[in-house]
Amino acid sequence: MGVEIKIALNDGLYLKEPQESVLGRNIIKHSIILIDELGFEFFTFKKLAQEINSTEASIYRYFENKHMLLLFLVNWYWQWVSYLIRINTMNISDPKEQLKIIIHSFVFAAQENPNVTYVNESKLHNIVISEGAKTYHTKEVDDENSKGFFKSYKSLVTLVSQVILEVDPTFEYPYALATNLFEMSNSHLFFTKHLPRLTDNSLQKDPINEVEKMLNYFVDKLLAS
Amino acid sequence: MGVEIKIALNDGLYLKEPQESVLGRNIIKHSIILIDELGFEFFTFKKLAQEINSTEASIYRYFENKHMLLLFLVNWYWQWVSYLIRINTMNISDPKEQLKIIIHSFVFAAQENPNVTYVNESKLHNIVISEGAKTYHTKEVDDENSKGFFKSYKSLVTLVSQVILEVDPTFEYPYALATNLFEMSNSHLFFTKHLPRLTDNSLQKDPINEVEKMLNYFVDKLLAS
DNA sequence: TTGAAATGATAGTAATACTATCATAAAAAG
DNA sequence: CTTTTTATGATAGTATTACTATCATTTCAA
Repeated sequence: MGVEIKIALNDGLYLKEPQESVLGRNIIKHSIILIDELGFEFFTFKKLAQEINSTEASIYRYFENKHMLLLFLVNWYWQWVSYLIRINTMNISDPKEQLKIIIHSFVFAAQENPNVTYVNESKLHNIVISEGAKTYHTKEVDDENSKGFFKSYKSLVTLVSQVILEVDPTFEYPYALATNLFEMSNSHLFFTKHLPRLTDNSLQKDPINEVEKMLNYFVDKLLAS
Repeated sequence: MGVEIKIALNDGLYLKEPQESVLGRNIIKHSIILIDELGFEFFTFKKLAQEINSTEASIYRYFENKHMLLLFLVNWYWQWVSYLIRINTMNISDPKEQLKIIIHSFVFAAQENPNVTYVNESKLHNIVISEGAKTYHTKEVDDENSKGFFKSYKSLVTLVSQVILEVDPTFEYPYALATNLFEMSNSHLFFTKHLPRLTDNSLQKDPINEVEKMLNYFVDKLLAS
């Protein structure tokens, strides 16, 4: 059961809202599975069509191309993390405590009880970790940014930066730190798996828990209390 | 003039050492210009061949594909930064001062007097910023890592982590911090240009100088002296 | 001056990233 | 309950990409 949450996204991300139809939800569901499995470069609309017994043409009626689909998924993910953070910090007044809960929320986001049947949050998290930066490392970034395609992430960063400032109003780089917490979380989860020499051994055994610990350690040293 | 430096790279990165022939150096030179101009997705061997009045087939004799060429360039870049760091810190004994110089060296790397005629270091830096992570965000990362294709970056991180530990032997995440300094430098140089809401306004006017300041600010708070 | 190595020229193939058209099925409106 | 709209399926076709293969020519070295 669980509360049925509905995530509303910038409508420039799709040609037809995929969350409103069976085929659309199938596209979301199986694109997450396939991108996680094949990686974004080997993922194609043709393979996806085969997987869901549909056709390339039908998928193109929902998304302009696979890049837009990835953007959609990543935006969905950040909106969902924002939602988690909002409900988890709702009744907390101490900003230091809020920041801890924020860190916990996004490091453990994929572990939360999934309440949207067509999204495997854990696989989606893997996609954000491995492919997320590809959404903006393109020549179209400025154009797409002006259309609001990165708003979900920017709003989240703004929210966190405000909490950071509440903890330590003298801290000079609240936005950079907020962004960095997300980036560091994702990149070091990736590194522990694939490039362990870029991170510390202590993270190896239980990466998720240890990354949370590390982020709190950094925050603790960076922010005066 | 300047000292002629020769950067030796893992020979699995290429089919034929491109630094040793006119055509090879042309491939390096113009691939940097073209990738910077078009972005990695729109860059093709065909376009490169046209640019240098050669053929696709000839370029394929040097590099297996454009991914390997990118890996080559990125490795070249990190080796070159390592070289800069080594000569700049050579006569410095105070680790705190060393770390400052390290930060300065890689933030300003592209500004150094270029001494390799076939490499535009400034454009190469842009490529590392915008496309660098694409070298390891692939399904082949584990295989390529086992072949040593990321060694240049890992060695550099190791070197920096050692200086970090000399500054503060109690610091618990020297590798993560070292990696993070590089990642933060590159990502915030990117964000100031394309997604300014992910970083702080203070970085806007003079990004390179301000990023250096920011990294020193972080290091200062993180490491006990 | 002969022979090997590097490069160029050309052609060809399979896969990708689409676009277009028409048929059919399902849903909504009258 | 029929008509019309809308969604999806089926099929075909095109330009580009990412290669591989073959043979000719140039360069350079023994």
